[in-house]
Amino acid sequence: MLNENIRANLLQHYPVLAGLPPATLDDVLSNATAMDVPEGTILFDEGQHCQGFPLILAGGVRVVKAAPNGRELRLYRVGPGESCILTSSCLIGQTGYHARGVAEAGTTLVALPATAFRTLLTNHPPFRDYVFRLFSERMTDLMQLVTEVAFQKLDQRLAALLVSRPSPIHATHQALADELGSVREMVSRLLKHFEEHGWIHLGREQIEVRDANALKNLAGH
Amino acid sequence: MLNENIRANLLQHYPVLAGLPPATLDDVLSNATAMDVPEGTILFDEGQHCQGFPLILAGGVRVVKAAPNGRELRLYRVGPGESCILTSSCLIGQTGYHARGVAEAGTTLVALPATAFRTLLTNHPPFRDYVFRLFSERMTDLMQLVTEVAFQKLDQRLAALLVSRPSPIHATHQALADELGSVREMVSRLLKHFEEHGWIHLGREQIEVRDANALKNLAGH
DNA sequence: GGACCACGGTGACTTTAGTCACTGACTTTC
DNA sequence: GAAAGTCAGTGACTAAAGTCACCGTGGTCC
Repeated sequence: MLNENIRANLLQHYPVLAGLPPATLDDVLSNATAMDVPEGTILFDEGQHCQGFPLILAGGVRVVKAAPNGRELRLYRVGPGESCILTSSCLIGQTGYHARGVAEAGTTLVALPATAFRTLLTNHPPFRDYVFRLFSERMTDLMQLVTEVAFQKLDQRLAALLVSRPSPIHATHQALADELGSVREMVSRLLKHFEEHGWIHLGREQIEVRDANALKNLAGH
Repeated sequence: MLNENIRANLLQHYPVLAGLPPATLDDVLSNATAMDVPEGTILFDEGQHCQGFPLILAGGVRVVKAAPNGRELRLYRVGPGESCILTSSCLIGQTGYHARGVAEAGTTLVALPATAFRTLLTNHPPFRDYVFRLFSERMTDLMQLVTEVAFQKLDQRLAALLVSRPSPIHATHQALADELGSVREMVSRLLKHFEEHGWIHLGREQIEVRDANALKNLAGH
């Protein structure tokens, strides 16, 4: 059961739930549990069976593929109010996970049991629409990602990553490499080039974007 | 309106439609049109608006991303009895296409109007389940594709492509390159290596797989 | 049968990415 | 404040992929 604060927070982030008949909502939330998870927690991993459906209130989840040699690539990110379509996919397809989910800093989420999720999906059309709309958006994102990885150079992808975030970016070079599926040395080198052009300013675990247009231009819009 | 042959064929490939109440089925199919499309026909393309939902009776559709420099990468393929989830995604999300669909040789399909698709989706749960199950499978495939493109070498991906098809493969090297998002010369060279190892035998527009295990082994399972 | 064309083979080269090894700077911990 | 650990910088090298240019072969079309 959830306390009043969390419940209100949940309905604010997921207005689609507010449209449920009160009895149904109570029923659905009666078995849901809220939790704060520390940064880096692996919420699910490749091959695992699907436990429940996460509703994110704060923070976020990075969904990531890990290569056997230790390299990593971020597939997408799930923020508050969004749904983890990988989990949807597991619950719908009755398969295990095919990627890893890692909690970002300050993540709070409510775990909805699988049965509650399925009930909502079959009985509550707006919820269904909501899930499938996000599903289709992610699909588009993924196709975009494939083509970026296949056809764009690393400097373009790195530039795109930099401009996609609010300016003083706090991250290690290794973390950026893991977003891109590359290695630290490459990221360090490219960042140095960017700095030589005056496009960014580098500090310890910090990158300040000075010329977003130049970066966007490199990224190819 | 469809003739009896085609109608029977359709229900055989898409048993989920057979479960519809006869009146609904008639209604849905009354506006559907069957057509044979020649190989290479572009059924839809990036940015286009979504016309209808294709039900494939024979042949297939390659869904492809084209890079500005002319290179190409196959995202996935839709065969008879399957649903083009990109189209589903467009119809659900009300967006344009984000990839290109190209007909393979000998393709016959029935185009379902968008409205009929939406009606089925909202009113016929088994159809919904069917669409969303395929949706979730494709999602998995796409995630797999991303990691292959990001982490596997071209020879591994080519080997995987070769073993994924019935043995005497009829295709130009350019066509194989377009599946992988690479270029003809690379494919030619790698195929030559494979032949030198005795894994395949090369002929004009033909590749005969001689040692599938060796290829699978290279591909890394 | 000559012109044309798609297909593929190939050598030489460039670019891009990744690997290895080592260094120094800064932080945290005891 | 010394030791250990994380983070970043860098040179030298290798590997992978792509580019360019050109050639030969076999088929098709008048």
